[in-house]
Amino acid sequence: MQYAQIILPLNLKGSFTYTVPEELVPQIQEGMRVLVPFRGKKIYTGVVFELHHNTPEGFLAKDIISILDEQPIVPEAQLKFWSWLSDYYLCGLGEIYRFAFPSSLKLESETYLKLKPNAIVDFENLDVNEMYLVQALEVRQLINLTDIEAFIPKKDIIRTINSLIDLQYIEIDEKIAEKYKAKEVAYVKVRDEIIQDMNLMEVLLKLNRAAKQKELFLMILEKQTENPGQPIRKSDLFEDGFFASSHFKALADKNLVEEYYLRKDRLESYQGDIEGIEELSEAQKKAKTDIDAAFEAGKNVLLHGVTSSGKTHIYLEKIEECIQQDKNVLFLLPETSLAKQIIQRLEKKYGRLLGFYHQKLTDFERVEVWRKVRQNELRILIGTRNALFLPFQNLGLVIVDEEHDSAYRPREVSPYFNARDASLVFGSLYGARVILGSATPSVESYYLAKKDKLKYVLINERFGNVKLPSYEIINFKEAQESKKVTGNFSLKLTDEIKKTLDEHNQVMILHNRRGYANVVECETCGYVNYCSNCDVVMTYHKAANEMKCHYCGQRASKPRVCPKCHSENLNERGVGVEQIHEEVTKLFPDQEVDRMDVDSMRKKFAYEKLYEKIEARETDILVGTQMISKGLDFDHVELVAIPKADSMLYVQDFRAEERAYQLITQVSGRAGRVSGNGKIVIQTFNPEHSVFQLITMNDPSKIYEYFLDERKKFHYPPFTRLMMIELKHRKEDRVNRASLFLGSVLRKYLPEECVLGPERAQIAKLNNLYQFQIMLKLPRGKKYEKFKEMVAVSIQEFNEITAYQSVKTDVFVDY
DNA sequence: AGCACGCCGACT
DNA sequence: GTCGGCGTGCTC
Repeated sequence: MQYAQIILPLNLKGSFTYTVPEELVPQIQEGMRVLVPFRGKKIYTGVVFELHHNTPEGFLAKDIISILDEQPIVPEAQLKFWSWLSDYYLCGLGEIYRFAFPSSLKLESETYLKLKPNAIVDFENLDVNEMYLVQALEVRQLINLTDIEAFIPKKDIIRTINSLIDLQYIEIDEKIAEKYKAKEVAYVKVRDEIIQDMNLMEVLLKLNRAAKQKELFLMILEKQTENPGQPIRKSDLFEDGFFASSHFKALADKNLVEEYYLRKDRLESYQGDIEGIEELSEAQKKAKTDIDAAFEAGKNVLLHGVTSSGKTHIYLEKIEECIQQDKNVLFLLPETSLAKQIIQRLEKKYGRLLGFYHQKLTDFERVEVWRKVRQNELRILIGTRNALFLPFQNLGLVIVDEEHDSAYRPREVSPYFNARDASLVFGSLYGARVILGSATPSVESYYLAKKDKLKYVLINERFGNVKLPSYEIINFKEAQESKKVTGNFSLKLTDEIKKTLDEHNQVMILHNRRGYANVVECETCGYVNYCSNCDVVMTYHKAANEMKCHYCGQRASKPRVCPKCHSENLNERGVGVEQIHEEVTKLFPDQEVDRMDVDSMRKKFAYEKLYEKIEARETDILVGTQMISKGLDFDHVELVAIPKADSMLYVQDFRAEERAYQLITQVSGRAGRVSGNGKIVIQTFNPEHSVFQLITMNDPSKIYEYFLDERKKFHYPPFTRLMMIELKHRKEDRVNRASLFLGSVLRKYLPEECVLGPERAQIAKLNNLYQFQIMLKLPRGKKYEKFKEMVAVSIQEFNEITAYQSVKTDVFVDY
């Protein structure tokens, strides 16, 4: 007997065993999609994970209904990658499958059936259900599984379908495999017979009483005779608003013109010229030689290039080499918005060979990219973390740009994997080399490089002999004491800003906190406004004049009096970016001051509009959150100011200092990109703080040494491995008890010092779910695998307690 | 996950 | 009397 392990798109762990019917045995391969029944009535598209001959014990395997692919849609390397992800991140294969596939490639009961052409049905020998179904198909041709429920009892559906398939009366409509249709574009032409008969005069006479129609007709005719081979796009006719579609429709109704459709690829491809790459600088050449040597030795690379050092140049060279060798490239970015520049550069060179894949594509567009990748039509793929799951073949190079970015591991979407770490394994499974690139590498990657697991390549100078920006730290406490302060700005800082503006340059001000004020507090009774869904105070947004919860998005109006004691003595505390923006506007009333944060960029094209405004130098001062640290490369920004730099440090997170360093360094990269006179001003109450001191030295090795020392001292990654287990439930005592129990199970298997907690999460309630956390601090190296296994055992043991099954548990490996 | 089954409250 | 709430169990 031939059996298959099938992955289903459900959040269930492992795979399910099905029997392969004899007639499908020669056809079936691992990585193909199949239709299988599950739970009696439902049909799912599963993926064949493994084929074997071991008869399952304890249950009867069901039959696979049919195979959807002629060739495996998931390459072998991908299946291995899924399997690795599932083991390493302790998540189900089903979750990965769900995440990996565009939804129209994994249809469920939307599956369609049809009568087999030429089938001669012998109604005599059919049962009632079978007869109903055949009759329905005779009327409707295509029918979907949900529709069938209307006339066949649910439990009989699969049996009926199977029996009719066996009898060769019906089949699965293969169109479901490709639910998507290529987009078609409407074109117009004058009807052939009108042109042939040449009775134009007659036509024009007929149109004498409809001037617009006549004009439109003549326009189409003219275009058509001028360029006979050139199709006329329907949308072009109405472009200037002179004609309306009703005019066209009238002509069509009179059988004078007609429209027809041509298939058009959904993905707009670049049609313009293709250009070469500029030559590398000495430093870049050196870096490239190092990378080549590392690749030669089978090693992956951490490319640490300071901002504006031209990492992209090096990427471009490596990409070109790869293409020359007939290998394909995957270029990963943390988020879509950063893709613009790299796409523009690659597009000019590779045109149609370039693909783009990310979360925001529609399902059809995703399938289109899938198809093209599979057919090897796209040679270079730029994408976010989802792009790791495309059916690549022949991959030669993986680039992970901005590798330190936390968007590579979003906390809210399962499966919870880190795309940066995963891409190293991914590369090795595909036999491709990997470059991790960043101006501010993560401490973890730096450590790997130091341990020689990655080749460390540093470019510590900007491209084209541009000097690195200089730093100045302002002691805000001192400034306050000597009364040289207006609000959150010291006189010294306002002078710097003034100076930059006088020289007709631009200023950026970073304040990484949304809203206007962090808290609105009643001075009389101490009341603060909590979100009703979360255990979090609501932030006051002055621009929108409302209170917002930054965790669940709930909004409320700003209280005018204290809801508790009706005092009007409400005080705003905690400075947000809106307030900084307001201050700057008052300090520099004659300047154009703009704000960039998620709240102000919510409108469509708001980002694009502001981008263009800054580029055109209409904006003098840009105030923003961390948003301004990414992707804004302007030539005339000379000063970057961080008025309240301390706010970044005091976050309860062992990575807070690393984040602060990365953010400050990234944003400082915006200054003096061309002139080399960029200046960064950091205002702080703690000028002696190591992070600030080390940043100003412009010597990355120093600050990474500091970070590594700190991490070692307090037993944090990369010297240990953290795993976080989060438990959520609507009822607080239920999660509380569940997490205490899980904690005790973990302590049974793991040494006491490894298990921390359970504790209430920092945000004890989120979206009406109470959250508890258990932190596991595990040793690195060989022991780790054993310990992780124990964690898996503990979780399994925990899951056996039925009372706790409603408690949602998430495991974050390498937290 | 999702879906059915089963056991208790507020309703035409 | 029932409709429907969600706690529990199971899926090859």
